[in-house]
Amino acid sequence: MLDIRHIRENTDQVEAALQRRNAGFSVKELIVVDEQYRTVNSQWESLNRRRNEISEMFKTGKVAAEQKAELQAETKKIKESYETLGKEKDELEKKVSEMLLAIPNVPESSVPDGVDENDNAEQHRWGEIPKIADPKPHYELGVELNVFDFERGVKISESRFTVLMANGARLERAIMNYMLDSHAKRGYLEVFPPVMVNRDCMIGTGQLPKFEGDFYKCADDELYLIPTAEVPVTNLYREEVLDEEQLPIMHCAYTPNFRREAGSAGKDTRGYIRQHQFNKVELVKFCTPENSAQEHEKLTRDAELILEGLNLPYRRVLLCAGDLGFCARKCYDLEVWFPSQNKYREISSCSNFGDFQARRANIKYKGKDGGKSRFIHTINGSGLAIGRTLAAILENFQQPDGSVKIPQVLVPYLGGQEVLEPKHTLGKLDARVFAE
RNA sequence: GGAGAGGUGGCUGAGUGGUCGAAAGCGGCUUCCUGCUAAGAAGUUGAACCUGCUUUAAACGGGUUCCGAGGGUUCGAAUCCCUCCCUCUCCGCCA
Repeated sequence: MLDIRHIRENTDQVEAALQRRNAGFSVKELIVVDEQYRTVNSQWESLNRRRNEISEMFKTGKVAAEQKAELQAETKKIKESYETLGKEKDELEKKVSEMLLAIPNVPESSVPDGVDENDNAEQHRWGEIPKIADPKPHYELGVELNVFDFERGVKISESRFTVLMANGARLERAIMNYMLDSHAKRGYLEVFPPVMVNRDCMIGTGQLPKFEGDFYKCADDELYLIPTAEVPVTNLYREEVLDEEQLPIMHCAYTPNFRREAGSAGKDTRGYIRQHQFNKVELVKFCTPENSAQEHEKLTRDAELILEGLNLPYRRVLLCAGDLGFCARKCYDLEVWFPSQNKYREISSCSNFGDFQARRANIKYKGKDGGKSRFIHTINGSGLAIGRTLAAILENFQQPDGSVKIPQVLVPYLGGQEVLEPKHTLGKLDARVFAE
């Protein structure tokens, strides 16, 4: 949420910045409604003032008997217009806040112009693209290697739900633990939040009210399945005033994530790239405005270190204004190499939200040297999407014989197993690996 | 799910119709004293929004709202009434 006062005082500037998103957002109507609201509100307040004056007279007992009836009549009269005005005021106030909640964040000045992902600016590449003759897609490899069972996923749920079998279940868990442990070493405090949250949380981090149909909602309870751990973790501190000494607060969290993927029909229908339920390790930071740019860079770097640890080739892109998410004012995407697609695919999105989420969720901090509390800045990023990491490992480390070499950092998490081989049955493997 | 208790400022907690934006304590801040490492004294200290002054901001002045949320009674509600939400205790159920 943007600051209404800032919009009022810098209307043209905000308007121009929003135009860069190419999504038809405007604050012009908001300015008009806000003006109306303030007019009605001040009228309503002066009626209130008169009413308070009258009851003050009663309080001090300085009211003559005949004046009493007169004053009571006056408040009765005030009451009528008071109620009409009050209603009008409430409606306008509601309208202003609804409009405010529907306006996206303003792109930061370093964000390049552009319409869509084609205009994103590549920042750098890392790693060597493996030379694989006729690379197989992860979903073929994975079925051979007893990693995925797509049919049974659909049977027990519906499309875009996948069962991780044997090797897949263990590899997914190994990746998750590797990520969490790595982040913990860099100072992120692990949390494991609820995956069902109330509506206030969804508004707080900006999913609602704008994107109502994108999320799973429980019919009989006002609860939503989280689309990302960003929601519960950021809302951990909703309606709180933190001390500057505590900052930056850094959390990492594993959660499953649930997305309806409405509107993405036909995209990535095969494989493990786009699921209704997927696992992710998320990084979330809370910091002062002064440090937010720097903390954003550091967080993005922390996500990159996971890819480097796994030896997966990737690139970093800076999203253009048109491709920026609703809440973000600046965002880097990390894209990992997928040999079968011969291109980089998003595996992490690291965003700086400025005070946009903090205003919605009312998260503030008190400065060291006192003074008024200020809105905090929030930053988060995937560190990383686990399923896509697993898919990328299968594809990048596939061997000519159909086996997959496990990245060294994961081997300890797999009880010493170094290769996924099609011929193994898992029962035997487990017995071998864990027999001690 | 059943029964009971309760939701007040950063925290603890008093407050059953006006003297309450709210006692007291803790914490925070300012000053002073002492001087030896931790205490003493005095003062000060809730939030949001609108508005005036000011070049802007801060500070300051004026105003409105806020004692879980919403509604009602009343000239006037933290206080009375209704609805909802949440927390705690006991019982039931249960990984």
